[in-house]
Amino acid sequence: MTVSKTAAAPAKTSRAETPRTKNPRPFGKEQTEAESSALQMGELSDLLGYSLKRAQLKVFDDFLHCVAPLQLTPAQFSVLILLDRNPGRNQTEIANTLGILRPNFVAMLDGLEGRGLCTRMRSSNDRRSHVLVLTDKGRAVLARAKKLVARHEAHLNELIGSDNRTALLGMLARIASEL
Amino acid sequence: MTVSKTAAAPAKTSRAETPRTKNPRPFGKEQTEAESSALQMGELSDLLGYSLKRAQLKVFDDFLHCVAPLQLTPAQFSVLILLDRNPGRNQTEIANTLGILRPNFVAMLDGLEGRGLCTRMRSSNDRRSHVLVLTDKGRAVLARAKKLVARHEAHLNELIGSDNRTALLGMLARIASEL
DNA sequence: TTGTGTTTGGTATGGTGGATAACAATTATC
DNA sequence: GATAATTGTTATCCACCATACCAAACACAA
Repeated sequence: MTVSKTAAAPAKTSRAETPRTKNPRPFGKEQTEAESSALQMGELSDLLGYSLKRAQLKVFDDFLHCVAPLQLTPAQFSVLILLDRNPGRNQTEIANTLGILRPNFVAMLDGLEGRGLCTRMRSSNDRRSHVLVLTDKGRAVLARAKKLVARHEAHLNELIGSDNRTALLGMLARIASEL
Repeated sequence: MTVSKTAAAPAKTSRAETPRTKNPRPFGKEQTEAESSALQMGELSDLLGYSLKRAQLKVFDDFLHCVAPLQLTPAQFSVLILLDRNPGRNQTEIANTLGILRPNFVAMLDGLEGRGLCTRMRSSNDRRSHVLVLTDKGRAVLARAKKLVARHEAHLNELIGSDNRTALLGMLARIASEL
């Protein structure tokens, strides 16, 4: 839906009210210096996908900032959480529940394992699969990350309120699972 | 936050209840055939960014399907809407309000212009800038797209309800603008 | 006027995420 | 034991995002 991380509106000075007519600037030259004046979003304001993406980018951005000292992306954080809560699982299982394709999960694990946060162990049952295990360092990093993420979520709480946040989560979960 | 378009849970058969203990499968070999059994999401269920992204992907996916006959992506649709509501604007203005970086907007416009949906016209005031104009075909496609998108939004309405949808939009807009 | 700085559209390029095909090793199935 | 399926992996390809840079056109001050 468009919407990149770099927003930045024109926002120069603008001199008059935003025109309400269908054609804001129909004729030749009438703006001499300060152009812009904020565009009409039209039915974009009612497009759920649009707002959804803009909000998601903002939230991810805040997440990145909050957890920056640990150098963890949202994706990496979600992997650590799953490894912690589901020990003994293999790559396919972890990747699947996160919606990551197995081929793309390889490089990601390489990164985490390279930083000593988790380990691939050949399974004794099935010598094809790798049992994924959080290292002590991985658990420590995850613990610190959780605290930083808690502050990140606190930002949202104080922005929309705890009750609203719960309702929001519910609706999003519903959309994600039932659409 | 991970979460790609391809979800696909393991979802084989699974035989028992999901373990509630901290370590679901602590010992050696006890699963002989149907592995999996749905992993624990842990604090991921409460992570707003995670639900946000999953929902956003689903919504975009539904959008793509609904508007497939017109071959329009959400981003392209948003551009057409802005061109329609803001005639006489140049590339920088359109790109900025959509959060698209000017370099990346060039190829996008090439696509739309190549399909005859809009036109770049050199401005008479400022011969650097291109005034973007919807063609008749562009307006026609946009009109048809709006109908398809309306059905897409209807899906969401019947899923979470009209009132909830309004509340959802409000919260998302707030997050997008005030976080 | 000239000179300096800025803006606009554009190119080139690199990075990241997502998606598919194919493969060797291993396991399952019959 | 032969065939099929699964697991991790590599190699690609594509879409999207971001930065640096450039020429043309403009703004403005001296």
